[in-house]
Amino acid sequence: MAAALALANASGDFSMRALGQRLRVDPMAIYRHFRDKDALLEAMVDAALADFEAPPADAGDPVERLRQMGIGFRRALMAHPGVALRVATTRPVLGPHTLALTEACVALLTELGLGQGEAIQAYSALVRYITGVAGAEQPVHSAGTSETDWQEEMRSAYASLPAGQYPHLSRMADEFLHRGFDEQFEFGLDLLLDALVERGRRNRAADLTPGDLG
Amino acid sequence: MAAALALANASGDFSMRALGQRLRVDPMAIYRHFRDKDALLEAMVDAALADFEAPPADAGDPVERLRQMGIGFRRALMAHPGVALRVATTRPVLGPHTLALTEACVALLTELGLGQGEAIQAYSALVRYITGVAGAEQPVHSAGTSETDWQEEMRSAYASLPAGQYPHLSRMADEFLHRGFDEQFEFGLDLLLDALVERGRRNRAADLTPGDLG
DNA sequence: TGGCTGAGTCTACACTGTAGACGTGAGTTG
DNA sequence: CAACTCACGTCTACAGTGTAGACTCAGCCA
Repeated sequence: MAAALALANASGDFSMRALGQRLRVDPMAIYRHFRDKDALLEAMVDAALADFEAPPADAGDPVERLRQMGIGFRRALMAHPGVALRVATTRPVLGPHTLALTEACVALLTELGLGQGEAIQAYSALVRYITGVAGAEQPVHSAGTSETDWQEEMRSAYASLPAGQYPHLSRMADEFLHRGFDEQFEFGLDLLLDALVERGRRNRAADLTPGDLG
Repeated sequence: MAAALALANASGDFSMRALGQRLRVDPMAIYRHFRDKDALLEAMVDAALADFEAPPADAGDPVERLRQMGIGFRRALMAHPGVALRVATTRPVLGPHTLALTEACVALLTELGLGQGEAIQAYSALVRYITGVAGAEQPVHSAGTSETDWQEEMRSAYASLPAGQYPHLSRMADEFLHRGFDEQFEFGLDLLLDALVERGRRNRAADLTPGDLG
């Protein structure tokens, strides 16, 4: 069932009637299995996250593994745009796959030297960033426009600004020509990871020299 | 006009018919002034960003000013949930206020020592993070549930997990008790800013000792 | 046999954004 | 003054959404 849902979703937008047609079934039949459309979507999101779930087993340092998880998480979201995203952005999903992924991520963060509280806040920050990025990309993809088309569109939009008024933004146009979504995304992801590594490093240093500071 | 729109929006959800009723006018009349609902929303977002536009004039270091801009941006988005957010998340807004804000932000980032390309990518990362956060908070607020209610709800949800299977997540429950949305948000914002400061610092150091490394 | 249950169906409702035709009053021009 | 223009507002209608409520029908167990 969930498999058919994921398929139905992969192509375009998603409505109960459309799904019903896909399954050769009356739309209302779905309500026997899911209370809401929301409940259905939530189940779909968790199913979508089942795809990678286990990042690289135990090769690579924690930072690299976190990077891979972030990249995989974004990819999973974008593989089912307009479904995964709407839900993942909207509220915490409590399905088994999502929880396992979260647990693994928080564990890696504590490996960096972060405390319980920090690790959880860091996890939240990473998720917010990733969903923010995915939310920005989603309409581009689901509108059918290719990435390069969109880049060109943005380039000309920014290039046509009054250059005197917006000196930086006018030069921004160039950036759209040679930065892809992936590169953009990983730039921000690395920013966050860099800061987390630094914070963990400082925590460890403070632990080794346990002089009270205040 | 835009003022009436912002008012209509501040209370709950937003539809053409509702706005028409608010303005004692036929819904279709609005289409004389705005091509689309999208066009209307875009204008509203830009109007919403007119509120603070100028962060602290020129007091404080660039980092602190960036922090203030980030906080103000989030506040502006959350002041009009479900309108500002949907649009700001969805595509770049090219209204005058938005552009001015972006320009100022990129300028501050170059002050940190970032190059053109870096500053723009950094700006993008900040916006993605902020919209990600706002997107997560919006449904909580617009569902009428208070922040503390939501915290309690999340706390009990995470507390009822099998503790053996998710050791970190079970302890996560406690976090929801004493971390507010604001604190959460600023934690991630500071992460990003820390990393950007560090990157700028390194750039400057490299400029002062211009020995080729590769 | 009779009744219960769980899945699938049908119809209907309230809601959305918006296309297209129509009315209407003020401003400009002959 | 008459006529024309044109922005503004109205009305109706359409295709789409999620979903409540009643109905049908197969299978199972007493």
